[in-house]
Amino acid sequence: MEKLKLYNTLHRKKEEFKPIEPEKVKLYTCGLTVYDYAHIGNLRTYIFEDVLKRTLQYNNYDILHVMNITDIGHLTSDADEGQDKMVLSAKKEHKSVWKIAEHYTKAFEKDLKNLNILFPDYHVKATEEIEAMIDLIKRIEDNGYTYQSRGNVYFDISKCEDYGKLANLDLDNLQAGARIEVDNAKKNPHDFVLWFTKSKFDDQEMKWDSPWGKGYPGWHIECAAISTKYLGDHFDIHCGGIDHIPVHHTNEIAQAEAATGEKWVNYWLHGEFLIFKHHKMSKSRNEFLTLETLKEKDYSPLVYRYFCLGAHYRKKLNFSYESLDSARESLKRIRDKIVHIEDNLDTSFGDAQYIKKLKGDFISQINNDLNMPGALAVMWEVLKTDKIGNKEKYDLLMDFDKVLGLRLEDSRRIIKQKKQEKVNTDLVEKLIKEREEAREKKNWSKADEIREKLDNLGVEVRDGAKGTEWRIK
RNA sequence: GGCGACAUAGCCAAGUGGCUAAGGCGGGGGUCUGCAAAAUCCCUAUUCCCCGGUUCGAAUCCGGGUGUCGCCUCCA
Repeated sequence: MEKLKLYNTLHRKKEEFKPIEPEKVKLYTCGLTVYDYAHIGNLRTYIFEDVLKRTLQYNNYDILHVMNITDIGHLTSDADEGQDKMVLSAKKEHKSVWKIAEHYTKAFEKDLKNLNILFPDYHVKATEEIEAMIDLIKRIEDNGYTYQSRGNVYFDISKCEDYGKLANLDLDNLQAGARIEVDNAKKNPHDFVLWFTKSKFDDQEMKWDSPWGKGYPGWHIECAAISTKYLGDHFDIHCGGIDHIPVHHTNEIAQAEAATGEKWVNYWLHGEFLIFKHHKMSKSRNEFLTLETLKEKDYSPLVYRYFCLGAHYRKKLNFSYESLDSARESLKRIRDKIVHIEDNLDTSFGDAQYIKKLKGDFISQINNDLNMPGALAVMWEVLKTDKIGNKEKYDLLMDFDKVLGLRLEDSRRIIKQKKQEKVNTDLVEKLIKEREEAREKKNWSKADEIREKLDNLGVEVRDGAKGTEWRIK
């Protein structure tokens, strides 16, 4: 069997995956900051991580998966400048920050469910792990990597031997403050805050006691503390969006390795952006689409999932409604074919060699750094081939869907549900019956008239040997 | 200014040194059908942004252009 290879950002190349413990994978994925709805660009990353997790499962690994929820407000910079997104959102909506966090956490979890994303074993709120963060900061402090300045505790990157190794940062030539002013309380512009006691927001609701005074944690400490608490000082895979490489993940590594004195994570995987109108989709750009927006436009979450599977996770993906239409059409055909296969499961033939080849092709695609476009091509070959029977097709497709996560086993139910949502099925059935009667009498003009009527309802009529079937267009 | 990506058909998108450049959508044609739809079959890139180079051989490697994007504030 083709071995699983993953692109490790740490070494900028594909590497064979070898877990720390045999058969077990400890996986950490950065979660969402819950001050607003997740947009479909955010969700692309969670789909990629889900595919990773499913591929690991397909390779027979047991997975321990942890994801955080950033429900603490964070300033837009360590310099205590800019706006706290949580606070801002709370003010805008006239709610407490706690309520804001709760609302958007629920919405996010609903999105994950709709996208058929497997839930993490632990979905951890940052606000419930303050103690773990304080403990980690203490360890970092004990090892001499911190200093205090103007009330805040800073991480001193000059104490790190290899700060920036993940991102290949060239600190001498990085223009810190190219876009914002540098916090002059810092010794080095790239130092970052571990614990704040000062905030320009007097009404900051979220504050906790700490050895350094009442305040709140810096952003990067959260993931480092939560991941090491649940997965240990050394674990297998850490994922996130590509934007996290230079700052967030770089700082997480600095903190964790300063605390433990040993190598932290073996494999770093990063998902590329979703591009919308020539730019990455972003909240600040103020034109972002949510899963709900897509649903309103009649694109189901699984259509979006299929759309994302159409591109490799390390490549930018251009979003357009034209492409989404294409994904919707493809998924509709897949489901129709599966229903057809289910209805004719009695055919069973095909040589074992060919079946083995199909399965082998699929594995070599997913195990080649999660090449999902390639995996989909194999799925289409199964759907279309006449070299194997329906029984064999069905088994292969359901097996592949463990990784694809398109809920193919539910095809029939999804089609039925769509019918019930869109039209009055009793009325449609009645019209279909009338039309069949008209057709028997060869009253074509009446039959066509009814077909026209159904067409206007959004119903597509299919006359076949076994009678007339119908689908929502 | 520094760093990092990317450029493959009408659209989306695999492939990264060697059989006919995957697959999906769209389009064209045939079969089927009362006519349609669906299904099915066939066709739809002599060529991979441009110019050089390496090589028996390059979309794939190297150099130089051009263009687009991302990061260096928070961000998936």
